[in-house]
Order: sequence, then C-alpha cells, then structure tokens
Amino acid sequence: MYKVKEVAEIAGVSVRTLHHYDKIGLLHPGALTDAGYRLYSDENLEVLQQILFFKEIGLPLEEIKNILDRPDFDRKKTLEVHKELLLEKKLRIEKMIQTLDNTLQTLKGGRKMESKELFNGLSMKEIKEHQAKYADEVRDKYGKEMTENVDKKTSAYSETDWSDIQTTTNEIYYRIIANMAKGPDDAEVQTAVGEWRQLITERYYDCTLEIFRGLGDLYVADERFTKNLNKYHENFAPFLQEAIHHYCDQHKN
Amino acid sequence: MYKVKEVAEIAGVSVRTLHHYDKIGLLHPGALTDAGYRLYSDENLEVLQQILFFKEIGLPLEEIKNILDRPDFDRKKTLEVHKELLLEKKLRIEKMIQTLDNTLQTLKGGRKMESKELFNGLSMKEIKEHQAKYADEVRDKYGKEMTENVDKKTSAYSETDWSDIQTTTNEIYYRIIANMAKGPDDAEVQTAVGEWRQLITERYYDCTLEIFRGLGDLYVADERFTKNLNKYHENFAPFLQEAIHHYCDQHKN
DNA sequence: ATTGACACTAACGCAACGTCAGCGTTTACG
DNA sequence: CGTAAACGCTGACGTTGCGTTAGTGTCAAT
Repeated sequence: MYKVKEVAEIAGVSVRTLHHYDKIGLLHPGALTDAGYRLYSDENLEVLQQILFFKEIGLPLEEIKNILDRPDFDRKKTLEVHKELLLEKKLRIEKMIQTLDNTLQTLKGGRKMESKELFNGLSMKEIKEHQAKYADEVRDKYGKEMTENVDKKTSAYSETDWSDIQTTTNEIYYRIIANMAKGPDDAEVQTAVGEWRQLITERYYDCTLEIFRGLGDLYVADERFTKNLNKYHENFAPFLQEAIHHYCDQHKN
Repeated sequence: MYKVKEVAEIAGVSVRTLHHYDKIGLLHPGALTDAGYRLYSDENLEVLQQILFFKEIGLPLEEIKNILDRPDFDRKKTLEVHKELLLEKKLRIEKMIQTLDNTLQTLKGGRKMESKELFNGLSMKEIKEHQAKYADEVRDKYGKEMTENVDKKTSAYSETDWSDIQTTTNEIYYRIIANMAKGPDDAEVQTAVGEWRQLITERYYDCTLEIFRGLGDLYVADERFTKNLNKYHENFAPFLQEAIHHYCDQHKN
C-alpha cells in the first residue's frame, strides 16, 4: 500500500492528478487510513499504468473510464474512432503550418514593399519588387534563367500594356464580386480566380499554387492589401482569400 | 453600422463570439445605441477578418490582441515561434497515431491469444500465434518466403532448446531489473533491450523496430502481459515499455 | 397594445488538472 | 514528550474559447 506521493513519483504524475482521478471515479485508492489518507495497492498501480497508457494516446479520461469500467466495451472501435480524430487533427495542423509558412514567406520580403501603392495599382517597379520576394524560391525550383526571364517580362511592358493589364484585372475582380453571394467555391468565381492566376503567370511570374496561396493570405494579413481590395467591395479581401484557398485545394493533386 | 447578428452572419461567427471578443477587449464595436446595442463599423469588420485569419492559424486570442493592439509587436517572431509550437504538436500527434496503430495491430490478432499463458512462458504454439499477428505486415514488406521461414524456426525447437531460450530471457529481464533505478535510458538497460530484440529476431521472427515498439506497448496495454511481467518486479512492464520506446527512438534514423 | 424577432447581461459548463489556502496527521529529532 | 518539518486532506478558483440557458429589455410590425 502506497501513499499518494509515492504513487505520484512512481508513476510520474502529480498528486493532484491522483486526487482528480479519485474524484471523477477513474481510480479510487484501494483503501483509506483512519485519517482519510489514500492508500494504493499494487493492483491500483497496474490500473494506473493502463490509464496512463491510454492517456498517452490522447484518449479523454471519460473514454478511458468506459474502457476500464466495462470489459465488454468495444476497445477496438474506440481506438479506431480515436485514430480518425487524431488524423483530422493532424490535417488541421498541417493546414495551419502551410498557411503560416506562406504568411511568413510574405513577411520576409515585406521590407521591400514599403510603397504606399497596393497590388492592383502597382507600378511596374513595385510589381517587380513583389515578384522578387519569391525569386529565391523560384530559382531553387526552376533554375535561374526563369527569374531573369521574369525580369524581362515586366520591364518590357509599355505604359499602354500596363493599363491594359489593369483593365483585365479589374474585369476579373468585378466578375468575382458579382458572384460573391454564391460563395467562394462557386464555379464562376473559381473560373475567374483561375484566370487571375493565369494573368499573373503570363505577365508577371510563374505563379505556383504555393505562391498563389500565399498571395491569398497576404490579402488578409497585410492591411495595405486588405484596404485596397475592400474598396471594391467590403469583405472582398477575405472572400478572395477563401476563394484562392479553395482553388488551390482543388488543384492540389 | 451593423448589428451583432448581421456581423455574425457576414463573418461566419456566433453572436456569442462577438460578445466574447468585446468583453476581452479584442474587438469593441465602434458605437452603441442608446439601448446599449452594439454597432459595428466597416473598419470593425476588417479587424474582425484579421482576427479570424490569425485564429485560423491557431494563435490564441491573447496573442492576437497583442498583434493588433501594438503595430510594433514583432509579428514575424510571434508567427515563427507559433510555427514551432505547431510542429511540436504535430509530432506529438504522430507519435500517438504510431502507438495507436501498434496497439490496434495487437488487438486485431488478439482473439488468437486467448491462452492464459503469457509471453515469457509461452508454449511454442503460442509464440507462433503471436508472431502470426504481424505476418501480414511482414509479408508486405519483405516478401512471403520470410514468413514461412519463421514458421520453420519456431517449430524446429526441441523442448531443451526451449528452456534454454527461457533462461536467456530471464537473464535479460533480471539484468534490466537490476538497473531499473538508473532509468529506462540507462546504457546497460539499453544494451539488454537490444539483446532482447536480438534474441527475438534470432529465434522467433525478424523483430523490426515497429514490431518491437508494438511489443513494448503491448506490455502495458494487455493486462495479461502486464501482470506476468510485474511478477518480476512491480512496474517492470511500464519500465520495459519506456525502455523499448527509447531504444526504438534511438535506432530510428 | 400585443407579438415576434432580436438585443443585453449574468452565470454555469466543459477538460484536465495547476495552484493556492486553510487546516489536520505523521514522523523524526532533540 | 514536545515541536517542527513534511506530508495529507478538502474546497475552490484559474485556465481557453466560447455554447448554452435564463431572465429581461427593445424595436418594428400588426
């Protein structure tokens, strides 16, 4: 028979935890002294180990109680269901990390973008700067000739070409806005989003899915973008982000 | 100026959430009616979007408050630190899933092991059954000739060979127990664990790291094993599990 | 004037303990 | 044997991000 502190040390848990398990009926000590001190038997210790094992796996105490209380409880199914939960959790976290990475990428190059101009109304110089943020990444993936290529692309535009691009951009934006009510995953919205990416690729730089997603995040994370986009329509920025996310998810495979 | 419900619908959050954000000072409405109704401005909506963006990433509200309150707050560092947290979380979950998988594997073959005997005192028949649980998995990885090979291995032992094996096993167990005080990652313990795996591989079946780890989990998850092992020394089973986990972690790369 | 629809403010609930606070018990030491 | 240290006990609040009543007030329409 061991007292709380001993058990706590043996099992590597806190005394409070044992109190807790006692209170919620997960593990009652085998006996009590006259003074009301908890005394745990060897058998209690074994059960505690089982509890800790299931806990390590991430099962909630309530489930553990079920498993231990009734031997007829379907352990296998419980564990399988739990595994699904864990897999979902993992996916969610991976998505978060993805988004975070994109945002960080964006922030890294951020210093170069101190201009008051916003993406849609960017001057050629600024467009190039924006593209430059991804230069390293792009270089890594496709070799250096591409980056130089991009450089030529943007600098070659004349002023008229430029306003042409803006017009097209506006067109796409308005097509999206016209369909906002139908949600970010609406077919027309998605088509427009695809064209938007297409435009970027053609005229600025190869807009990979990753970069594109980063752009979507940027629209919400950077208030300069947000404010500008929301001039078109309130909540346009977040809507666009969602739409781009959806687009990237769809085209992922 | 929008009332709570409108904002809730636009942003896709609950009214309660807005109340909450108001109370904790994360997002106060721009104005109040005489009756005390909350009125949100367009600017408020933008901020809300930012909040939701950071929330999606998994940042706690308190951090979000910091980021929004003071523009000089180091966003980048915060996000980087947060990313580390997420990566750790992901690792933990992956470990859980691993352990779960092992346990499930064990449970699947469980019906075949209804014998009252325990691993250490197993008859040849039972050893084969135990090994059979991993047969599919092994077959997938190394081809079928191996599985058959194992079959021959165990059935070829004479009774004397058998008791020899038991003796060796006991020896290893006692060596481990002698060093329990030094912890599961003690060098001698780890050596013994390695020999134990070696023995299994030589005499029973190729004990991959995965299978070995599964065995460790089994010692704690299946009370028949637990009880038997704890006859050697109380808490031997969980100790062995930890030691095996450590061993597998070390030999992973 | 009544009736919905909508708004407000508490305040409890959840998961799994951490962390005091206030107070009794056991043990070791002089 | 007295006393202090070490240990034990029981509340009860704090944490995180809201969900969920509960009780009550306000606004627009009939």
